[in-house]
This record gives sequence, C-alpha cells and structure tokens, in this order.
Amino acid sequence: MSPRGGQPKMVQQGRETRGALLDAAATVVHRAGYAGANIRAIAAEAGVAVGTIFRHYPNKAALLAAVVERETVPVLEALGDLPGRAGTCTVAGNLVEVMTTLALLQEVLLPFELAFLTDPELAAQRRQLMDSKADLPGVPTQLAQYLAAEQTLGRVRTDIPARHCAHVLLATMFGLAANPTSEGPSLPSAVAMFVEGIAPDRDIPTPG
Amino acid sequence: MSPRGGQPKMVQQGRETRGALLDAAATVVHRAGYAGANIRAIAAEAGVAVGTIFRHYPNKAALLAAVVERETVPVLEALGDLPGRAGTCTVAGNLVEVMTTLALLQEVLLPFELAFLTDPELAAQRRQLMDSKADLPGVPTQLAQYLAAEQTLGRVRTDIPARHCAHVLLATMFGLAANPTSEGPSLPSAVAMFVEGIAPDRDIPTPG
Amino acid sequence: MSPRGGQPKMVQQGRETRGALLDAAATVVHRAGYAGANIRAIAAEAGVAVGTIFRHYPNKAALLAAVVERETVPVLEALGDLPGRAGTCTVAGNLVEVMTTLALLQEVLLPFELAFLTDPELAAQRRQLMDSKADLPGVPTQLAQYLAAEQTLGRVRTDIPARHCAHVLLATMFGLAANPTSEGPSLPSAVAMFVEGIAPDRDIPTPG
Amino acid sequence: MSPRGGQPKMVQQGRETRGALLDAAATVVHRAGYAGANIRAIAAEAGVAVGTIFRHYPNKAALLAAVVERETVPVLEALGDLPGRAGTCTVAGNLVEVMTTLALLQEVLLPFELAFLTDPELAAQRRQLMDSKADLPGVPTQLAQYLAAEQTLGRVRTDIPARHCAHVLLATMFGLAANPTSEGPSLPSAVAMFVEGIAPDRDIPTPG
DNA sequence: AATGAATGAGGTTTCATTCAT
DNA sequence: CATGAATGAAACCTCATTCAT
Repeated sequence: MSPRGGQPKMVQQGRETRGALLDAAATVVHRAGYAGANIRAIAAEAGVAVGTIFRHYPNKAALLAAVVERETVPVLEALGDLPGRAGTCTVAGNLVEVMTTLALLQEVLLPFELAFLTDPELAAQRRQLMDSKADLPGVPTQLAQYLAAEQTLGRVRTDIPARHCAHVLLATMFGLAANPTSEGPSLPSAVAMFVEGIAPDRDIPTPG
Repeated sequence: MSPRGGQPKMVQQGRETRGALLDAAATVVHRAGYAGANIRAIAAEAGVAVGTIFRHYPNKAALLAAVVERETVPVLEALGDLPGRAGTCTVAGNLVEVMTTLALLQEVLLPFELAFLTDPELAAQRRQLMDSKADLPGVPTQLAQYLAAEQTLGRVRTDIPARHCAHVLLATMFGLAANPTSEGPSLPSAVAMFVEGIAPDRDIPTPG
Repeated sequence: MSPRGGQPKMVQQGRETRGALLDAAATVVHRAGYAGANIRAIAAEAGVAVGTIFRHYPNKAALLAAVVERETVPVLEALGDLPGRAGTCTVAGNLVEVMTTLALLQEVLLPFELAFLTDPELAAQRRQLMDSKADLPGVPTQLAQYLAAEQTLGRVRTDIPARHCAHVLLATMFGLAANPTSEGPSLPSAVAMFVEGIAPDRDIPTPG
Repeated sequence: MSPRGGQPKMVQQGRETRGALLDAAATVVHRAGYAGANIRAIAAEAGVAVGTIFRHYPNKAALLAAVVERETVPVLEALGDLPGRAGTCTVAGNLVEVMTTLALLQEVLLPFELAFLTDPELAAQRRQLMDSKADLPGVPTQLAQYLAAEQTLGRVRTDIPARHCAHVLLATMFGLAANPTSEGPSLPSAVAMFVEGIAPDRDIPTPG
C-alpha cells in the first residue's frame, strides 16, 4: 500500500553502479543504436532504477559520453608509443596491428561516432569532451607521427603528407566498419592495399 | 473548431509543393541531421502547414525516402555506363570523375546514410526502397564491374578481387565525407593514393 | 502544370450528386461504422471530390443526418396506417410485419443509432432533426396507438400500458439487431414470445 | 528543455493512481461517450499529467479495457451460481434480481458496449480480452443454463430453446438501457412481461 | 457546380528529467 | 544513495473544413 515499493534490492553500491551503468549503456547502444538507447532501457539493463542514472550523471548525454571515454582512453594510452615503433617490424605489420586494435574499439564506439555525425548538437558536446582530454594526442595525430617517422626512414613514400596518409587510412577503416558486408576484404588485406599505395617507388624499395 | 485559415499566403499549388517539400526536407536534414528533422521544421522551412506534408506523402519516412530517391536516381543513371568506360582515359581519371560525382551526392545524402546506419528500423525501410529500385544496379556493383574490366585490360592488378577494390574505395570516400577536416587530402589525391595501391606491378606498366 | 487537374470528369450533376452522396455515405457507414466514416472515404465512394460534399451539405453531420432522413421517412409514412390495422388479421401477424419492415430499416440505420447513443453531441443534433420532422408521428407512438387499439378490442391484455408494450418490443428488436448472433431466435419467433407475454388471459383468448 | 515541474500538487502515488485513472476514465466515457473520451480529458479528470496514464497502461485501449474488466469481473463472479438458483424462489424474482444487477453494470458499460458495436476494430480487441478471460462463462451462457434448468423443472415452457430465451431477455434489457425514456416500463415490469411470455401453458401451471 | 490542395487543431504516444519517499 | 511514479514538452499523424481555380 505504501509507495516504498519492495525491498532495497541489494544493488551494488556507489562506484560499482557507475560501472554497471557504463556497461549497460554500451550494451543497449550496441543493441539498439544510439537513437534507440533510451534511459529506461539502460536502467533496466543495469538493473537499477531510472532515477539512479541521474544521481551519477547529470543527463543522458553525459552517461553516453562517459562510455565513450571509458572505452577510448585505454586505447589511446596503448597507442602512445606508436610513433616509437617506426622502423621496427614491417610497416604493414605495424599498421595491421594498430588497425586491429582500433577495429575492436570501433565495435563499441561506432554507434556513438555515427550519432555524433548525425546530431550536430551531440557533436558539439563531443568536441568539448575531446578538448578536455586534449592532453592525450588523438589517434590521427599518433598515426600521422608514426607515418612521418617511417617517411624519414624511407619506408614510406615522401611525396604525400603523412597527415593525409593517416587520414585516408582511418577513413577507410571507418568506412569499412560502418558498411559491413560479405563483399568487403578482410582488415589485413585492406591495410595491404593501403600500404601498396603508400610504398616508396618500387625501383628503390629494398635498397641493397 | 472552425478552421480559420489564417493569411492567404499565396500558397504554391500541387506539384510545386512536392518539390518545395523535398527541398525543405533536404535542407532541414542537412542542417539538423536526420534525427533533428521533424515534421514541423520541414513544414516551416517549406512554408506550408504540417498537414500539407501528409497530403503528399503518407508519412515522414516516405518524404525522406523521396528525398533520397530524387537525389540518387539521376546519379545512378549517370553512372550506368561506368563499366563501359574501362580502357578509356586513365584509371585514375575515371575514378576521380566518378568519386567527384558521388561526393556531391554524399553532400546531401550523408545524413541519411548515417541515419540508416544508426537506426536498424530505418535500415529495413531503406532496403525495401532499394529492392523496389533494384532495376538500377547499385554503385558498388557498377564500380566493381568497371574495375574488373580494367583488370582484364591489365590496367589494374589482378591479385585483388575487383569487388574488394570497389568496396575499399567507396569505404574510403564515405569515411572522408563523414569526417571532414582540414587535415584530410583532396579527393583527387585520395583517389591517387588508392590507384597507386591497385596499380599493376611497376616493373611492367611503363615499359621501354 | 496548372492546378486545373484533369478533365471535368463528367460527373452526374446537381440532384444526382446528392443521391450519390447519400448512397455513398450509407455504404461507408455500413462498412466502417459511423466513427470510421470520414469525409474522404465517402467522397471516394461517391466518386466526387471532397469539396463537393460541402457544396451540398454544410458539414459532415448534415450529410449523415440526411441519410437517416432519406431512409426513415418512407418507412414512417408506410407505417402511418398502423393503428388502423388493429383488429385485422392477427396481432402476431401484424407485429411481425411491422417488425420485419423496421428490421430492414435498422440494417441501414443501426450504425447511426449507435452513434447517436455514443456521442451526446450527435444526439442533440438528432433531436433537432426529429423535432423538425415532428409532423410525422414516430414509430413508438404509432406502435403504441396500434397496441392500445388492440387492447380496446380485447386482443391484448389491458393491465400493461400500451406505451410500455411498444417500448419493450422496440427495445427487444433493437437489442437483437445490435447483437447479431447465431444463438438468437428468428425475428418471428422473438415476436411470438413477446405476443405470448402480452396476450390476454389464456382462459379466454381462443373462445370456442 | 528542462522539465519545470509546475506546482507540487500533492500527487497520489502508485496503486491509488491506477484506481483514480479507472474512475476518471469511467466518468469521462460516461459523460462524453467512448469516442469523446480522449486521453487529455481523462488525465485532467484524474488530476494527473497525460504521461502518467502511459506509466500504468500501455495505451488508451488498455486503460479502457481495464475499466471494463474492473466493472465486469465481480459481476460475472457474482453470477457464477445463477444456474444453481433454478427452482428457488420464483422465476420472475430470480430474473428481476439478475437483471437489476446487470442494469447497474450496464450503467457504466453501455458506452463501451456501444463503442464495440460501432467500431469493428475495437470489437476485435474486445474479443481478445474476452478470450483471455474465458474461464469465466459469459452472462448469456449463465442465463441460458439457468433457464434450461428451469425448463427441466417445468417452471419455463419447453418449446423455446433456452438460449433463445436468454438472448431475447438480454436484448430487451440492452435495448431498454440504450434508449432510456420516461415512456418505458420499470425493469421489473419489463421482466414480468417477458416471464409471461415464457411461462408454461396456463392450463397446467396451477394444477389442483 | 465541382475540384482537391491546403489548413491546423487535436489525437495518441514517447521519453528525458525531477523529486518525495 | 537508491527508487520509480509523475511530469509535460514535443513527436507524428488524422481529418473536417475552406477556398482559389
């Protein structure tokens, strides 16, 4: 009769709730897309009440932004040494490794990226977030630095700006992730095509 | 209870309204994204009453689908002879031309593409539309046929399936269109990179 | 280009249109119920433009009221001599005949009756219509007068007011018409049950 | 953009709201008919916000169906022993009692019944509801069983199928409820007329 | 007299957010 | 901290009615 509504439900407290919410949000976004990810679905998935979400995040956007951050930051940190890898192994090998990592990230983040692109209002919010995390260099920058280093080493042709190369490679990866088909090539073979395109002139490639 | 009618307003009639609605819808989608494109905004942009939209299209989705169709169909038709261009001019030139055309289309269509990717329900609708227009072969198919023809002519390396090449190129274009930056290369130079990647072995191409 | 929109369509003119509209309205109401009978459906059924309806009737309610009137008036007129039939044939026979006539009318009118009962606003309009046609005595009145006459003749028990009898009989007919089932009795047998109930004491009825 | 919230308003909680909504819906339907019962009017009558309704019922139809159920179920249950009453008291007395109960129910339910009859789409929904409550035998069935039992006991004439009798009696009650007039007989006297009609032949009833 | 495109109020429903408990 | 009922703005869509042609 009283509106108290059942037992306290023995939910995980504090910190743990935050984690559960991020997991739940990621799950729901993955399942239903950004637009279909409503607060109720996320709360249900996390096993908490709707109001709880607003105790941890000021609004829906902040929750979803937190998901992005949680997934992105470790990847960015892991990529921190990318420029230093120049000259090691093969260019193709390095790029495939990086792209594989990014593809895994993309698996979670793609719906968010799409939403940022879809909704100008959201994009503005994202930019703020990015600025506040400006201490970590972004993926494009890392990749460009790596490629520039490889250019210095003669393992990448020098007549194309490294930033352009990085941008094209990332665009390709994004495009492939966004339009998944059975028609498309595997990630390594796509990278291979790209590497062919940026290889130094074949006359000289492996100087004796 | 009685429809007052408001100002005379010099309303455009019939056919013209349909065009105005398509223009308005495209404008609003461009400005606010697919999700932000609501019926009222479109009606206001077109300078008509909300109800008018539903005289011409059974629902919002149909209106937006009509925008996609109006923009897409002429492009698809213009691309109809693409496979036949194999062997003419240069591979790079042909691809730049096609990609330039598609980039213009993308300018209008990108928000729609993103929405299709974002919202599973929408994607289903799009597939229906595409199936009903199945007489026109899609862009990926055209491009793949063209590349296959060039392979036969020895102007494109044959160790990569033509469908894969087409897919990668389109993915790159999509990725570049979706993430516009000052950092990125111009469209022709991006295509150039791709062409390098699919060129036949350099030992042979320029004999003599 | 001009909004003239095709040829004049060679529609039936003036008077005929009115009849076509009444037919169409009756058809649509029968098919979809009063609530489902919208102006567009009626116009389509009649093969005229929406605007045409409003040239003949000030609003939707007036059109539907006209349908009721067209169907009802001849029936009322045909029933005009009902009280005079007292003493002729048998009571049961007379009632079955009248009820059969009314049942046919009901076939068309039931959705309207239900709507009048459903929508208080509509009921008010109906009352106005009825008042304006007050020169024709209504069915309940006719029937009551007939039964009163039969009471005088000793062919109907006198301990029940004739108006009550009439009301009950009509209520039964309405109820049967409104809830059509395979479970129910035929119209004549229902009337027979009623006649048994109003028959004078059985000791006397069929005097040797 | 931010929900201002308005006055505190001392809102009733949980369960109570559901009851208030059912009451409000019944009131509005009674006042304005089924068609005139819109969500906003019901919310206003209940003193809650529009959105509140949809926290408790998935849609308008479900709310109204809940009204029907709340009113109907106890009546059906109370009628469960009807067939067992055969032979007790008098036939007329038993029927008057039952009909009085049903008349009270009808007072609330009539607009719904009419709507079901008016709108084919609604009727389909009702049938589903009825099927899900199929464990409770409907009123017609109960009544028919009772009358059949009385036939066996010789208190009702046997030359009319009991189902027909039941159907006619209910039709009469429905008809009387639907067309309330000062002209009509009281419920007991209407039942009395019916009972006369189904009484066994007078020659035998009071043997002795 | 007929047309039918345009109108806009009003219908149901969704959902981010608040707040009393 | 957690709860979840309540909120109400805003979305899409319907339809009786008007009016320029």
